[in-house]
Amino acid sequence: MRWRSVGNTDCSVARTLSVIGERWTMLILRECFLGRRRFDEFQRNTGIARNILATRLRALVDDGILQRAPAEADRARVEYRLTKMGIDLYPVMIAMMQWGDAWLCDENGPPLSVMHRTCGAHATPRMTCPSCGAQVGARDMLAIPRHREPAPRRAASRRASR
Amino acid sequence: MRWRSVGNTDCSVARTLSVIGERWTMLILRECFLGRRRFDEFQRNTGIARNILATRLRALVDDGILQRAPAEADRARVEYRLTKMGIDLYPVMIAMMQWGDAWLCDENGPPLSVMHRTCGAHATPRMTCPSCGAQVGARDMLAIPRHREPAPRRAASRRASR
DNA sequence: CGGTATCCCATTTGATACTG
DNA sequence: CAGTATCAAATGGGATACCG
Repeated sequence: MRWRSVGNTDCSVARTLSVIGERWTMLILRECFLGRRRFDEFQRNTGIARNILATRLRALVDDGILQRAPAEADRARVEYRLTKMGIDLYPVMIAMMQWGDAWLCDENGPPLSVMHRTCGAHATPRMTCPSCGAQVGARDMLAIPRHREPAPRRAASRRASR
Repeated sequence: MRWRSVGNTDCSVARTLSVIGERWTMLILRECFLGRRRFDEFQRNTGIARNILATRLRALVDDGILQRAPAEADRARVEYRLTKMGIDLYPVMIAMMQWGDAWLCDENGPPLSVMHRTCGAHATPRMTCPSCGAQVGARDMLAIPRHREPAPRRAASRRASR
């Protein structure tokens, strides 16, 4: 199977990867979550080549994750801002950060910590069950495939590849 | 900057990506979380080329995410099983799944749902503040960089690149 | 500042065939 | 079953220069 077609498979992980799975994409989004909005900030802070950055930004805008607009402060400048769809990627980001903090840190410890503004707690969010509130891990959850939809007469149409 | 060196930057997201950021890696791990353990299962269910799969599996074992061992049932067979380090990637996986469910589904809805074994709830986990229990999003959290460690006399040693 | 245009090299990929 | 071996093709870097 070609990588191009994984975005069309019936799996949300695969589809997500087809959008944010490219090499530098999550690092650009890291910058966005840290409040950066401009081309040159992205370039300097990530170290990505300018042409690649341009390509990625275009893709992120096309996919609805970033919005490109002139800055209010200085209309001559351009800003990239997270859309709702982009902001919703925060759990992915923070989960990656936590895993790196837990397993890949050097002796200096985590490079970044987070604080919950509304309660003041200095602690990283966790995955919890919305019903009982317990923290959950892989072993606590059971995956249940969607039951087969009524088979159509012919092959179902598929989204075009990105 | 070369991609190879992002694993050495002082950012847990970047380091995590240097380990699980390669194209097919998370899809292999998806299979692991679904209980698959064998080379051919991985190959069939992901559609990855066999040689690439072999390379990825070797990297995952080297990185401590999977463990390779003969199957207990049939010692002639080989099994790949998640280590603790691998199991800890569940939040990353589930966060990706949820985002795909929310933003990339077709009319059939999410391909997979999950159930919390211990309380029976059919609901996907969320990111919550461990202190106050509220669900958190990007806007609720403030990022705080680690204060600079006492500068060493010479450049600090860095992990070797993968 | 926010990009394009070019050019070239390195890496990844994927198909296929083969093996113990 | 669980891989290797090979090899061609595609893609993705990355450096550099240029532009409005």
